[in-house]
Amino acid sequence: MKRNTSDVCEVYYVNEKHVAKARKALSPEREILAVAETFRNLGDPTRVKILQALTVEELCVCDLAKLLGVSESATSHQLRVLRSQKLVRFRREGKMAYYSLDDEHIDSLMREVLRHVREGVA
Amino acid sequence: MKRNTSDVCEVYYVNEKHVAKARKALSPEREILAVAETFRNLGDPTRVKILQALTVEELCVCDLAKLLGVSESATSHQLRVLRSQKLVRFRREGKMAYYSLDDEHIDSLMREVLRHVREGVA
DNA sequence: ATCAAGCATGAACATATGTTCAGGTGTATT
DNA sequence: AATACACCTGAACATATGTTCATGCTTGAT
Repeated sequence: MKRNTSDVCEVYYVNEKHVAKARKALSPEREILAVAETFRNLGDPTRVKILQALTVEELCVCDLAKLLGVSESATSHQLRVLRSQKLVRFRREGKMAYYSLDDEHIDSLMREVLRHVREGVA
Repeated sequence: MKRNTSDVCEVYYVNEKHVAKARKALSPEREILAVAETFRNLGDPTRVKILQALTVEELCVCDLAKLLGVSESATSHQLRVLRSQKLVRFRREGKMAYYSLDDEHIDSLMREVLRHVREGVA
């Protein structure tokens, strides 16, 4: 049957002090959005592979496409996503575009999440 | 007009040594998928807020819904996603369910990505 | 200038994602 | 036992996402 419109538990059960305390820990909305978007961009197997590969050395779109086993077009689209969040940068050399990781945080994130994932298996 | 079927650049331009070297850096496929899925689960503003809030202290669904300004149902669905990747865990106490971060990696990930995001602004 | 190679992009499509809605579970209180 | 509350879940819906296809763009060679 239909419930209360708000469907949120009554006020006397919400611990206002806890809520207030937790609210202070929240980053401003624009930071939250940026964080979420960054994680979202990291949340695709193809892009994870790209970043892992670039951990070793810079690579051109051509090499990446070959490595990933997908088309250059798909690779280029993914690189665009990664560029949009400044996860990778690139330099042009003649007709080629060489991509590399943008900063050292990316490497740290990948290592940390790998630890989490490996613990989960154990 | 229509191009080559494969649309992948010719072999003589792919640097096979670089590709081989980069390939070695890649985690096994199942780890790649787990990493991507973990990041994907972190890639939503509501879930980011939940995790930031739980950094401070454990909270019940009720408190979280109030904090986020969304319905309990939506909150519960999001918590389910976070549980599926072992990002949060919970304990029952009577009718309430108290959620907290599952391990310390989550905290590290949030801090690291915040550094990345803040650099981007500068 | 013309052509080809490497890369980038726009549109379209199938699939995935997050929310709402309606209802279902389990526990405490009466 | 009956009710109320806190939380959970399945289905449906609108929107977002990633790939493919076709085509532009830019550079280097002829």
